[in-house]
Amino acid sequence: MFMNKLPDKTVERLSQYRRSLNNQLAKGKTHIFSHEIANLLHITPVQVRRDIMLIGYSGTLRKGYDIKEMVELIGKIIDTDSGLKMAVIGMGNLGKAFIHYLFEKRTKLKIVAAFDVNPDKVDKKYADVQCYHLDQLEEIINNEGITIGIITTPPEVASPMADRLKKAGVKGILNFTPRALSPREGVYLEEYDMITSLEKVAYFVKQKDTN
Amino acid sequence: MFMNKLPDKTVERLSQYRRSLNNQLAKGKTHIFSHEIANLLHITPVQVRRDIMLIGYSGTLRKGYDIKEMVELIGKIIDTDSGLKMAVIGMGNLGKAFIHYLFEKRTKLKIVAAFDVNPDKVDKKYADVQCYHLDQLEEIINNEGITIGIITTPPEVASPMADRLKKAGVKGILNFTPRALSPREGVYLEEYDMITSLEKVAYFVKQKDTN
DNA sequence: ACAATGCTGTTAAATTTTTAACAGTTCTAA
DNA sequence: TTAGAACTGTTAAAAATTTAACAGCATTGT
Repeated sequence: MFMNKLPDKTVERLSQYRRSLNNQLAKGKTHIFSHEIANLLHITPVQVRRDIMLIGYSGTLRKGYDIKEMVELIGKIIDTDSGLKMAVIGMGNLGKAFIHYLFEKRTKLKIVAAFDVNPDKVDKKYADVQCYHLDQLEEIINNEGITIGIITTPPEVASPMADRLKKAGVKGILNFTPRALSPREGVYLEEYDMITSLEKVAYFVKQKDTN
Repeated sequence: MFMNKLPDKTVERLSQYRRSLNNQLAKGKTHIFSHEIANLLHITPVQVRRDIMLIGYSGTLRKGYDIKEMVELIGKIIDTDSGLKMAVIGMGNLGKAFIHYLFEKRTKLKIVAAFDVNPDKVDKKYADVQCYHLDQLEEIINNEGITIGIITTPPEVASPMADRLKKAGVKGILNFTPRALSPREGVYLEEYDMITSLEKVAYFVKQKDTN
């Protein structure tokens, strides 16, 4: 793709645009205006138009944007042609939640394996995803060509897991553990901690109270 | 608190600082340098110092920051004195994961109720949190003085839940559903969609490939 | 046919957030 | 007791992101 690097924030929003657009498609809509998209995500129409400009798409004046075309274009930018394979490490509640979340939704980003050490979970299937014993991590990542690892283990083992993932050849890690990982050369690392979101809400709720 | 509004991003980081600092405390450390904190969260030392400045704290030169003092100060800013009560709506995997995540961790932010419609779940306890039938939502929110609602239901019902929460008097909503909610007057709304994080990773992994 | 309307695409301005620069203070060590 | 190193606190500059402003063009209505 000829695309020069998009701003981080735009990339984040593209993913949200697509999901909302798909929802609209499902409702039978074929075209959509920037202000409609904006309402769906509660951001401003300008921001929507600007993002769309940056990815090089154009709407039809007076008709808005062709939803299907736009979804496809976003796909070209966000997905790889071949699709990326992913593995979830740790099949606790969060790991399961994640797998169900994605189930039936994404065509391109595909979870192809889950790992755990609990014998009750190993060899079971969760929403079509096979759970393997952690010992097989390297083997399966190699065989399947998995490039993204999602860590949903207890925090204590997050760091060793990241090491193993890196060694096994993974190129991106998404860490859901509350313990921040140090970045590893050549591996894109994204972290998310639910508590951060929560405390943010709490702060603003408190703020509102005292003002 | 005399505090003027802190930047959004700083508030987010405060919560992360605290968690890391608590980890260090647990290891027996009493003081810490800005660059150490920075390493833990992989951000820059300058940013750490700046945030600390903004909350009006000072470290001792050459010794760094007193971890305990700092944790307490962050608490004063982030927590309310009385503590905030929260409820989780929807006890699927994600709801459960969330409750366990918080279990034993936070003193101030406390989940005091969970809601679901599934009779197998109603009246059970999850990590010390009582699960009620959804019908009792308004009643319990009022009785308990719950001010924050965390939505982990299927996406279709997220919006009606937000309405009910608002009507019941909740002041902040954290939505984990992939369907974005429209903002409601007087209620702080924070959204998080796991897929966004995932697609961001995917994008940058792909990017790295082609460069 | 022509003015008004409604929306897009884009450039420019404003705001927010991050990074840099550096002066100042405590400690160390010759 | 003085030079140097190690950090902090803060102001200033840079970069990233959001918002505003507006020109331009289909479509609608008169």
